[in-house]
Amino acid sequence: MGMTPEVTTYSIQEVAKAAGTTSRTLRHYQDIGLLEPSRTGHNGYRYYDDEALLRLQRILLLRQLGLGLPEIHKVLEGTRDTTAALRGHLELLLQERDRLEKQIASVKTTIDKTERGEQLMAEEMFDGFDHTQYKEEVEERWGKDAYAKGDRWWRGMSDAERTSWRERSQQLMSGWVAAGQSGMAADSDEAQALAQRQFDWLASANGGQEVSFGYFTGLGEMYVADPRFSANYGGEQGAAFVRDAMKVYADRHLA
Amino acid sequence: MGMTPEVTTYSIQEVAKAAGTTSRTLRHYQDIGLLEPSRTGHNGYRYYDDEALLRLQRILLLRQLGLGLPEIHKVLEGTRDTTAALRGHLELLLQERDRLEKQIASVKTTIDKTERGEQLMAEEMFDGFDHTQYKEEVEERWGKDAYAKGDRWWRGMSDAERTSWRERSQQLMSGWVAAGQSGMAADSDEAQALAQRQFDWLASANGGQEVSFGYFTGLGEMYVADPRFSANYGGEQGAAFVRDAMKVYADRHLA
DNA sequence: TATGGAGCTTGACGCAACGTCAAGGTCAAG
DNA sequence: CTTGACCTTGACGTTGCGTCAAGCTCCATA
Repeated sequence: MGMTPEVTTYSIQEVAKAAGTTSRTLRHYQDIGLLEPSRTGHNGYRYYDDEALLRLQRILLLRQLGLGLPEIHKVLEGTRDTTAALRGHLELLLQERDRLEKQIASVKTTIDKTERGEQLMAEEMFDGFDHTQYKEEVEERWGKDAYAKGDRWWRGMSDAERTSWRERSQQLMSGWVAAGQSGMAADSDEAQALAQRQFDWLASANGGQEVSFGYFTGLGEMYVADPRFSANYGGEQGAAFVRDAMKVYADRHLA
Repeated sequence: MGMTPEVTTYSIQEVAKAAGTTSRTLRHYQDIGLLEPSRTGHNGYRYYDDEALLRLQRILLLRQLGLGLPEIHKVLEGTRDTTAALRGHLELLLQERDRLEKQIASVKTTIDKTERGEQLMAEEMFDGFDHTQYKEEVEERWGKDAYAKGDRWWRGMSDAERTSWRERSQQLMSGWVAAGQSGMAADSDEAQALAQRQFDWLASANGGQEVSFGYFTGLGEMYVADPRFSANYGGEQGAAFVRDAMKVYADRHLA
């Protein structure tokens, strides 16, 4: 029985098993200066004592609460208050939860939409753009039930009707692109003929709902302002041409 | 005016701005083969057309729903169904949400505990039970001054010491619960390692006072008999497992 | 005592999705 | 010809380890 306090030490694997982690983690913690072995053998082996075990316990506890290793380091060094760190961390967690909730909701509605026939309207109406994605935008601009009506109208169509409607849209768009690139004037007969078709097209799309001056000109502005649309109308310049032609039409027929 | 379809193209910055992302991202997408520029100038400049813009839109839409780039790649290539991918992804999101909720709850209770915990051994020593409440019981079982000693030991500790000691207790208990539920044998190495830690823990709790065979095995029995304790060790079955493991340990080391 | 198998060591790459320099060409305008 | 804005290709940093890879050490058995 010696008088020297025999401190029991553990190999790296023993410590890992006891604490429910891996030796790699322990080495990592040493690398970043978070947890040093209490002793290192002549052969380079790491040995840990109870004190180190205690420190490891705290590290793992804080880590499973989600704290980052640098933050844990500060807490253990006493440079940062435990509860303060936890409180700050809690904020992040709550934020993250909100983000997740929103994302989950988005994914659900997206699945919903693509499951039902709306995917047709979605991917086809603007040749790749989901107009239902802009629901709020539409509602805000043209009234709360405009969207609902449009939606109902679309779903009420037969497959054949939808197909033909889609074809009309695409012809219209390519017509606009061609006209825009030809350099014709916005108030030319050809451009106005296109504007007339655009009007008819929108009228049918709105399920008989009135296409007002504001709606028509506003839509024109949106084509220009929003790259999601302008891309389909021949870029910014093309969209500007469409807008101008629509404005002329509106002034003549809807004012 | 030629008949060749003049396709408008955009520089990398224009595309980035239009789509609300960065040029670095576009280059990254090219690197991983997700989105190629429609044309590359003799100087190496990247140019994108409307089709590329469309593809980018879809990429960004799916990305903001949280899908990984490889998954998005498959969807765009048609090798993976959109809704299937989204549905699988939704599962992950829901799982992640659960994890977050639990973590948030843990952090909250931890903050709570460390806040009010500094004062008494009271509610913490046995994770919610006031050991001073069992004064007579302790005195009767392990001697009249055992309680007094334990009490002095506890009050003599610094706040930091008490905190770490409390954390050790909790780790031990959760370790026992996990072990009990895993179905391992009471005399297995892992169970005995826990028993060893339990012994060390009690030794430190007793302030250097000897932990006898009787004390150790008696305590094990108490864990089973008293629901106030068994609740913390994974119910009656869990507590029985703890008792058995402690008995084996006592036979081997304390007999 | 030789050997085999565990256990230990130090690198170093990989992951997810880019952000962020760094060093240097290109292009239109003054 | 010189700015200055925009473009290019590297290449490292981020977070917390997992996962080889190559080689040394230790203990127990033949």
